[in-house]
Amino acid sequence: MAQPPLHIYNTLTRQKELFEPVTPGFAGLYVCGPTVYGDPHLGHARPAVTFDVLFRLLKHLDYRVRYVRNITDVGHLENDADAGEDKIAKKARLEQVEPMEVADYYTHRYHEFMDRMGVLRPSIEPHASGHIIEQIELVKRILCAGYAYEAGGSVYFDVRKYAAGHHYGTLSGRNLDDIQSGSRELDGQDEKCFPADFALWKKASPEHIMRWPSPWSTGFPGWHLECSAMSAKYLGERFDIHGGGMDLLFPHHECEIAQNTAAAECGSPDCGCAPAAGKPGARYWMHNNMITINGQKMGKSLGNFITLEEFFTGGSPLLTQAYSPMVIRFFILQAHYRSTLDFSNEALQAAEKGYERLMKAWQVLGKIQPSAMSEGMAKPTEKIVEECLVPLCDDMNTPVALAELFSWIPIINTIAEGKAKISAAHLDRLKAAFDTVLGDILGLAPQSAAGNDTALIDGLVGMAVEQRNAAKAAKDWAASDVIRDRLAALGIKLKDGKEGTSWEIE
RNA sequence: GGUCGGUUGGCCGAGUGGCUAGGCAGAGGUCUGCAAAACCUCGUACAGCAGUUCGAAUCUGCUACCGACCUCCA
Repeated sequence: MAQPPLHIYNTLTRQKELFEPVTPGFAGLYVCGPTVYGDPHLGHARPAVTFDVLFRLLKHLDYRVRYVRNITDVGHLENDADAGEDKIAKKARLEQVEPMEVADYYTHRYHEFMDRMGVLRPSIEPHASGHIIEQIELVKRILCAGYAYEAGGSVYFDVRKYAAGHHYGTLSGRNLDDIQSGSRELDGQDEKCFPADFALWKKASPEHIMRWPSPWSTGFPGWHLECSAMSAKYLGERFDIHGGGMDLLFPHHECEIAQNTAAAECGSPDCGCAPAAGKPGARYWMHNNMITINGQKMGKSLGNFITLEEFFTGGSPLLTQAYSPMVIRFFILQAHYRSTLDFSNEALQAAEKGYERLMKAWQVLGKIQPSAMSEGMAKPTEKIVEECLVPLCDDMNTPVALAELFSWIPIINTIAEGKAKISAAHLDRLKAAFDTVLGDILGLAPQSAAGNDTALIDGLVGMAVEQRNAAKAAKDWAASDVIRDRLAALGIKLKDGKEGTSWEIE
């Protein structure tokens, strides 16, 4: 089957564009990962799930994908002032542990929760602290190209110099005047020539525990530098897609573009680096929107975030119940990634019901037996994958793909009840579509409810059902209802159908 | 203040210049001892005002409200 062409919305051009990779057949994807100084929350889940679907979709479209998602374990400051403390170092100081202990602990936590939500591990997951040499080299090149200056052991990017020949603000749609008028006057910026200049290298203060030697001082790299350095190292100076949250658009991604462009102009034989050919950096920039709570962004700084652990255990005053990891994933996928998604218990509960109905139909589908006689289908199964793939290839419209799958549920259930028939060919296509779209691309899976004691449970419940059927045959409704109620109390729901009684674990 | 985006039925949430999104909740029905599940049917919503058009919720303008970024944030 011919795959529909992939179009994605490019923040750089503010329009949907046909995806054309730098190297045909290959796709390079870089996504800003977490700063590992706190437990992952719902906000972290959105880009992880969004770009996980992109990763899966690209693979389904037969690209060889290299997906790089970094771990920020150094350089991310509390604020832009010189007094700003490194997030990791601060946490380490407060908890009196090694910075690397903090980083490792929260990296593991991040992995644990993302795994549970069906987020595939990226191809490469580089740490900022493991690429200090690359970052120092990048600073050298930017200095060499004349777009940075040293002050007091720190190195700053010269925004005005850069803006004279380039559009600083090309991604965020700003110009230097906007940035200038909006930028705050912060204390301790004496070293900077211009308020909008940003740090490439910071000299470490005596109490700063994370530090590396450099030509300028013993210090640490600026936050924006890591993504430039690591994306270039693993994907090349020119690569396909750069993703991240919308809140990183400015300044983080804008600075990345400036750094890449500036470094590419360094052609001085003195430093030995060759000028880059063509425009550096990502060709397509993709940004997921924020998750909101009561209409406001859910974020660390606002203190209104709910951690994923709280979601999975129900342990938050904002939650009326626990939600399984797959329900969270489904909740995210039910909205388009560029829309804000508003959190509420009502919305989560609706998502949970919908998710369960979809999963149940998927499981029922696996048990359906084909009929020898071929009857006409209410909908053509020949097109089902295409019907899902077309919206997915149109800037990853996951809600429409899900709607398409939902439209098959009544058909599946009708067949399962024996009220309609399906030929082997139709059934195979239907199963394949659910497996491919729902499983492989959207990454949803039934939440394993029962453990390994299914045979035992089957036997016990079967026995109870037999007893109840005997009571029913004797029209002893009181007895039959007692059995049903007792089972219900254990979380086992009985359903009387035409072909006898079936049951399921809630 | 600057830049950008949003306002869709009870809730969440897609989308398009004219043709049913979907989910959840709700109503009626089929089935059933009852119930649940399942299936069938039902809501004609697109902030307000004006304009373009044969026709706009979809395009344009204005107004109102909300939000994001401009400082760390996914």
